[in-house]
Amino acid sequence: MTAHVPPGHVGTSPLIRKLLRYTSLSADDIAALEHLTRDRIRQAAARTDIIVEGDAPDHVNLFLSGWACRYKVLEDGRRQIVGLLLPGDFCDFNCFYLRRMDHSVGAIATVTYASLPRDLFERMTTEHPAVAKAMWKDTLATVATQREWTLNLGQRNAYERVAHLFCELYRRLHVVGLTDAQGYSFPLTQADIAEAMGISNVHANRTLQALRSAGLISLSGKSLTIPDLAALQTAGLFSADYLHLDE
Amino acid sequence: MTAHVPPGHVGTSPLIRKLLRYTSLSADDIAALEHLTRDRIRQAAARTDIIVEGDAPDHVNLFLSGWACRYKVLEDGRRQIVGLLLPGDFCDFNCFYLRRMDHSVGAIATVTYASLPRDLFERMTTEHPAVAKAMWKDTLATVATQREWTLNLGQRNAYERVAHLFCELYRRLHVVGLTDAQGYSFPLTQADIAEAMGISNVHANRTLQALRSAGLISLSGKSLTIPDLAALQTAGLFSADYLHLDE
DNA sequence: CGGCTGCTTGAACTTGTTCAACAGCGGTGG
DNA sequence: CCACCGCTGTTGAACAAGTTCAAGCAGCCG
Repeated sequence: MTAHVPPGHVGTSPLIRKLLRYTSLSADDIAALEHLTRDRIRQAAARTDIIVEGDAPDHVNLFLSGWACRYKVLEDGRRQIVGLLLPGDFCDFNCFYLRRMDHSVGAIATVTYASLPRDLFERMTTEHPAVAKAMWKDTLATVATQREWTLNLGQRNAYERVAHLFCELYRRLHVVGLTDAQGYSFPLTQADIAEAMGISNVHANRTLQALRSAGLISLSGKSLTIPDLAALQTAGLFSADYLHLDE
Repeated sequence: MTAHVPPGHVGTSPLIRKLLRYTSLSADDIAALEHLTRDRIRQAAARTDIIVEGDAPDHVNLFLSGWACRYKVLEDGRRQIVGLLLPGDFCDFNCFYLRRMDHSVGAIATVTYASLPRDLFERMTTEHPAVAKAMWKDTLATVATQREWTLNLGQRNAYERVAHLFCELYRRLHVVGLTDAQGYSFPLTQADIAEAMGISNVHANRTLQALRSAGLISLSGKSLTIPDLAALQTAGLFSADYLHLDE
């Protein structure tokens, strides 16, 4: 019987930090995860694709640093970013249980990730059921986030949407220790925000200006500052429940 | 060793029909599923809630007949239908692995469903790994559908959105044998369509009129007719890949 | 220095919303 | 049997939100 690491423990990697919010893992589980990922690190340059729709990948990717996005493209070229991948996220089991990717994953900032072959990943999940359970919980939280994005695009206006996005990112980055008191590092361009929020570039620009002049954010260069998170949450009708971070 | 039922087999229940598209199940697996659901059938009247956001349910629900929807509500009352539940769908493991529901589920037409206690469900998944695998695949297909809805709301206009919805429903109903040559039974009101597509009632009405006068659908009473599915798919920029029905 | 990418602005335009009214229909109670 | 009610669908007209087009600016990197 190995000692269990309490949920509050600050793991070495963002992935472990996040999984510990869902289940307590034994030192053995954590060692296995660390060992598994250590030698399989890959890197993707900013603005390059990691997986493309239609691929049938035989690896599962765990994101360690940098930002990436899931996106889908319509035949006529319209693009939608359907989700953002932050350090500690992993490409869900799509790649694994379903045959073909129904969307693409692209790096936004330079990304490092661990790429695990199917068989190793499978062995890990059978040998370390606690890890498997934490990963399934994380997948379910991802579904919940996807539903919230559906709500965001369906009911909130542009101003509320962007405010909501910034709140969500704050919470998700906070879990993996990537926020500071003022805000966080923010590599998205305005065009990225537009594609994620289903609005035009021009309107994204004007929405950001509105948020700035309301004093809710300041965004310059690659750094986002949130002077009053509660106010931003109100503006975005944000409630963190759907992230299931308190399980 | 029990005989395996081939994927083409028409199961007795919509659930089994659908699961057989993901994995072949043994006669034993199917019997277990049927036995498990037989005595735990519940019914919900049209326009009543089955699960409410904030609940911590201790059952997993498998939908057997009728239509239901997942929906979320903003503080100021705006509602968004974030997904539709058809016969053969099941309330994903949200209820199971995550503590609290982050959305509600409501019946649209009268619904019958099997409600399985956690422990029985858990025993089934350990004793019948093929069933568990099929259910996980189905859950992943649900995530993919949720992403497609995000794309739908983010990039398609009202006309394309509604066309896309009708195509998706056709495919999903077809899998469980609930379509005929002309179309399918359609219990949604125009207000439901509006809430699912993120548009106003008035605009939903006008969009339906546009689809009708383009000859793409006829919708009267509770029955939807699609004279030319290919044309509707083109109008909705629909491709069925994301449903993962051919695995 | 030149060229690229990302950000900003104005103005015309399109899509979808809101408000308000009304029609049809089925059910219910007097 | 009729009157009435509530729900669903329909319509017109004013309005708001967001898009498109086009141009220009700032910063960065080779």
